[in-house]
Amino acid sequence: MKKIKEFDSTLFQEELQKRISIPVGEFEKFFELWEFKHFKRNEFILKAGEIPKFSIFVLKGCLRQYIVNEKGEESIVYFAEERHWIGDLPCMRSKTISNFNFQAIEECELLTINADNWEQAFAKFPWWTEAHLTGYQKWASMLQQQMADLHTKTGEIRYLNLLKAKPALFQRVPQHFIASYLGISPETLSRIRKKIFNI
Amino acid sequence: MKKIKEFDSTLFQEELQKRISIPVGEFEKFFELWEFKHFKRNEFILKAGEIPKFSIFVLKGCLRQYIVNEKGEESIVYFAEERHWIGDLPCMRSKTISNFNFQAIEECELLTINADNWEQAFAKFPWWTEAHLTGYQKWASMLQQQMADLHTKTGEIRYLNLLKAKPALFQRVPQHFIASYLGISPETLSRIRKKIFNI
DNA sequence: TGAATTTCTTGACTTTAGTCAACGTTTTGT
DNA sequence: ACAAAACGTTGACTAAAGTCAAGAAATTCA
Repeated sequence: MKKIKEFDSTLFQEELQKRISIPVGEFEKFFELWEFKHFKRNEFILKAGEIPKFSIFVLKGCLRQYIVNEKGEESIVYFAEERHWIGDLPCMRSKTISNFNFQAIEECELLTINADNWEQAFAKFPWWTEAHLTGYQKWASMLQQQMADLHTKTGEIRYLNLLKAKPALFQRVPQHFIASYLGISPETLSRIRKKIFNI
Repeated sequence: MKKIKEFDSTLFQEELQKRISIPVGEFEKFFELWEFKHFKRNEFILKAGEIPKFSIFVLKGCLRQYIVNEKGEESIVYFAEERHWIGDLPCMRSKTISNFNFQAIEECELLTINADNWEQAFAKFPWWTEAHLTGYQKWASMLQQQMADLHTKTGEIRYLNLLKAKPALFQRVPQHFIASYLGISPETLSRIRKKIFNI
């Protein structure tokens, strides 16, 4: 993990402006709260059992958030590609141990914000709070929808839906990660693909 | 659905104070943004396909949030008992059609806030925004955990976990609602219970 | 580049859960 | 209080998905 000072902050600013309009001159001050970090493929960014030190915006690369249960089985709950936000805010803010692992699937360039700076951003920039709140509201709704899909749709349907929704993901992450995210075994996903594409 | 003017706002204030401290005198102003509503058993509070007119705090009773898929299958994604918040904020705020149904399982006494008042509360009371944001952050994490449970745990384990986490719920909602919430068929839940309790 | 590692596929079998139908029990509203 | 409706249980069967094991294919990185 190495730090670099110079890089292009346009992507970051653009992504924020998509959600909210930032008063002139405020982005620079806001941006100072963030730190650039670089991770290698397979490197752990945050580990379960530790207090998350920062929260993340993905500039480049792809990472996975997953949980390991008592039996040692992994379950991926989120993929963060470019322009995505990821982290365990409740645990970072309350300084408690997270249950989630965050690992780089590819080489990653990240912007990170630590707990103190997060609280500062929250206190100083109302537009940030607003964007954040709106984002979380939408996300929670999406997660509920996803839960209902797990209840009522077969693995095959969920696979086809994900393929439609995030085709690029399938080009960059191993198939067994997709299986884990869909909540099916790698073998089952292999058979689903055979059934769909072979005949 | 009838309106009543007088009722005890203590429960509401208490629940807020649990999360955040409210500056003296502000609760009353905040409270004016809310409206009391009464619903009968089985009454629909908000329906899928409509724009949600308000968001809810439950004073008394219990309601369910569920989604119906293309095949007409229902899937319950949330139960709101006393002191719980429920609604489809993204759709209410953006005035778009919600996919969720909200129905009273019992006689319900609710506090509701409409879209305009919600935005006002958000603009005028920073403590409200803060409580809200923190609440959503935790909730999203919980939903992710729940998704992982759906991936890796059997129906039986999920049933036992829910029984432990929310024992009171089993005393007030029909068993097939519990099944729907757990993502299993009513028959399967019946068999799980037989297996656990009979032998 | 090529050995080591990881990933994917396939077969055989098991487990878990769903479906359909029938029937008994409980709850509800009038 | 009672008829109607909703709910829960059970059996027999089916479907979906998991597990284990072996081997083929692809990828990685030294």
